[in-house]
Amino acid sequence: MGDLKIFIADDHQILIDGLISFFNELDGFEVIGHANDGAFLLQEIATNTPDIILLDLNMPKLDGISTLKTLKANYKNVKVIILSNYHQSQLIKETKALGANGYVLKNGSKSDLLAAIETVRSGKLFFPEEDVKQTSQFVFTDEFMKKHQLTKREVEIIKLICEEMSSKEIGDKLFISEFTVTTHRRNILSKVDVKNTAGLINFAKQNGIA
Amino acid sequence: MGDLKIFIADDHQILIDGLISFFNELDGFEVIGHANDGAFLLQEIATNTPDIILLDLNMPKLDGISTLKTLKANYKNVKVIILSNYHQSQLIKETKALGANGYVLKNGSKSDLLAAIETVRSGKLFFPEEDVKQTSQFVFTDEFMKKHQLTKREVEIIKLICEEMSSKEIGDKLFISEFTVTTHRRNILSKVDVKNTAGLINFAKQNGIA
DNA sequence: GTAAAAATACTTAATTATAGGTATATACAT
DNA sequence: ATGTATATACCTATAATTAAGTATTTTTAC
Repeated sequence: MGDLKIFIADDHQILIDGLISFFNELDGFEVIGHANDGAFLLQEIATNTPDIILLDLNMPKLDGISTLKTLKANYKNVKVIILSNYHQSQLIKETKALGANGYVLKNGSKSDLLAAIETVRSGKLFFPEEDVKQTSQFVFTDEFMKKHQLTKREVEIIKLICEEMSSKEIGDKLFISEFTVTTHRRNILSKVDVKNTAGLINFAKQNGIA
Repeated sequence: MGDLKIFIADDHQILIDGLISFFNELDGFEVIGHANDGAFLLQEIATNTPDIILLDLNMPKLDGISTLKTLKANYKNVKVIILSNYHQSQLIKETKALGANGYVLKNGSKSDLLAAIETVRSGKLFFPEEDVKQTSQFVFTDEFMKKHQLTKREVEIIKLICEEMSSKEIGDKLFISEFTVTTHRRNILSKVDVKNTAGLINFAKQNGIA
């Protein structure tokens, strides 16, 4: 039984080169090719089919999603692991629905990547948890609230701000005065130490609130 | 004479791991550390100073530009090579003006990177030619811009909004009137179909603009 | 039961963002 | 060269956010 044949598609050549070096250090893997866009990927694997494709979502010419569709339509036995920049539940759902076998964050570690490859090779799926639901979400929010001194109400309001709601709309939804919401917003900006709504949303995204 | 000491700062851990593997294959290089954000980078090199820093521009907490300023203010002998996603003449000019020693594209090859390192090590500067064609400037956003009908200027302004800047601040930075920025914002909200800044930032995050 | 924390609500004022209209110069492409 | 897209810039208004101060009620914790 030969090495596991890997194909890498990413628009960053340096990342590709790095991954090739990385796999060269290991036994059992062979990088049989690479591409900087989806179109070239499809062209290349027509003559030499890999076992696993590491597929970036942001590529020129033919983006990752479109490429994934074509791959899954024409290559039933090829496993595809998405290489993504973001932990975006919508993207995770979408790629999973389209038949991707795994989803790895670029800001994860190489051991994450290897874990994903081993999991996928064995026929299972490797995806990040979608929501980190109920209990664990609360635990997480709990620690994070302590760290930033935020209250439950404040976190609740942050979430609604992230949903494009104005202070008035939030007040209506929570059955409180818009003035109260304004007060909360002021306290939130101060605690989180950002200048405006834009900064607040960045903060929320970074901390997985929204 | 020992190995050339390299420090890598990039928010994509997988890219870092790849580069480490890459340098391990070669003689004469030692990766003495790495960081996923500018703040951690500064903290790390305080005790163990590298010869060359490979610095990504898109990092959380402390972005590349800010980090570069601090580096050049406090570490006169450390060479800095920018790792950038884009061949953007404005960024090239800006980083050069701030004292960066080199500028390498992530979608370049590893030989580009090595050439940059050798050039910079010898005390010279390594920057791409400035006369970039407009077409290749925003490779990654190309598809996406078409999809959402956004112009280059609009994408630029979206990024700055994501950095907590007000219309007035953006105008000052881009040397245009704040009224012009306001006009762009209006067109952006309309094209992207969101109600306010919060929605815009969600959109930007989803599409990897910021 | 009491003290502390959180949530509530209002005021005044200043700043910023959004909505809509309009107009001109420049760059781009056929 | 000529139309189209883009970037520029201003106006009037309204809506929303932010800043700062204050005060009451409710909840929580000890």
